[in-house]
Amino acid sequence: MAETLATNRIAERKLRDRQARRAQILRAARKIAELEGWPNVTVRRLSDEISYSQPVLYAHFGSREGILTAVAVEGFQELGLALEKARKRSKRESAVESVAEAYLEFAASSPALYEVMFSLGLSVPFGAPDTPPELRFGFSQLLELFEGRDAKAEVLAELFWASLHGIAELTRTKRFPRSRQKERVRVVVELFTRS
Amino acid sequence: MAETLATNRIAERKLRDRQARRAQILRAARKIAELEGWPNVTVRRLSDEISYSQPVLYAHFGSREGILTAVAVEGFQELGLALEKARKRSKRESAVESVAEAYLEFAASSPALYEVMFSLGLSVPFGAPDTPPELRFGFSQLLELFEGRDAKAEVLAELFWASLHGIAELTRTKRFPRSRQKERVRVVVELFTRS
DNA sequence: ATAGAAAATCTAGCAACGCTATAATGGATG
DNA sequence: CATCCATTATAGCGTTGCTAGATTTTCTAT
Repeated sequence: MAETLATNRIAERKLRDRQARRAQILRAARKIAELEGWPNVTVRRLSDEISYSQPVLYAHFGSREGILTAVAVEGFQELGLALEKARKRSKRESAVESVAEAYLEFAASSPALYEVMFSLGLSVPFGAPDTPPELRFGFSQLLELFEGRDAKAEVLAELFWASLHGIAELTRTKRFPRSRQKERVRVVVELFTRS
Repeated sequence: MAETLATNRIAERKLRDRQARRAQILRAARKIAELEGWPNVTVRRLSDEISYSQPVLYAHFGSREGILTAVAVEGFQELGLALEKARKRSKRESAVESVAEAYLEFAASSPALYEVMFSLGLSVPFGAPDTPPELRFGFSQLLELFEGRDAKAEVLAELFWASLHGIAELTRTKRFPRSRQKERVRVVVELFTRS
């Protein structure tokens, strides 16, 4: 029983292995989704990809939906960071434009990731008390853009988000031609800076 | 061979039967989707619902996706009509508001229908030359709101659509609380009328 | 009216899916 | 080294979208 030292080492190594494999699974899922679409991200396919049997995946995530949800959370994290970077790098008056560009760039460069965050059926509500902090973080970046500048900053941030999401989604699903994208950004920025 | 008369009657009846059954299938699909979600709209379930075997559905629509696409087209038709009605019933200066309300009302009252139109993976592009007229019709209603009032009416209409779609989608997927919806409409209308 | 052609419909089954009970295997502990 | 316990694999269940082939029904033509 005096070997709590070695025992800890072993436990740590096991934990690292677990996390490494978890990351491996998520990486494989994202790669397949981005290249071949989410329907091709099957549990069997993933278990092939990581050279483990299917039950291992269920030990990690409980269900296929659990895997997609984990990827979505990663996505929200990354989106939040991208928006934060864009906002902090720019001057006060051009912040809205920078953030808009960063948002649409994110959605355009990782369409499958964006899809799993918003378009697939999984339930990742925001208002609930158990909302992961990664999700709040992204929206807080939008909120800060209007904080103080207007009485109804929250509604403005929501609408700004809705506009960007609408553009991203209608572009991703081929409803908007990609050609006029720059002009769309210009006008939406105009709308949200003149208020 | 002189009976082209009776032959025509028979052909007509068969056509009517076909269309009636087609409508029956779509009605069943929409009902199940609205009550239990699209994953529960299986081909077997539908074949049960209309008391025909599965291959009959494939004779009509070719695939499950074909059924969903047909429902989506119905949805675009109905959305277009709703927007047209809203626009024509209102005065010039309140048209934007009426259309915005009609759009969000449509999305909120038939969430599954709205979902299949926009959120599910099916490919119903707009720009393509084979785009069904039902799809163009809906957007033309939005376009007319800004026609003539601004040089870049098309971009404005696209952004108005994107904003409404973003609100509808973020509300449907529980990202927005339904409580502030009225205020959102007020502000979005403000944004798009002051330009 | 009835036999034969054609159209419509059903039965039965395949491959692939998400998921899980159970068996086999491996590493840590005394 | 023996024994446990955690980890991993095998194998299978029920359901899915879809389809080939058998079967029945409907129309046509004598």
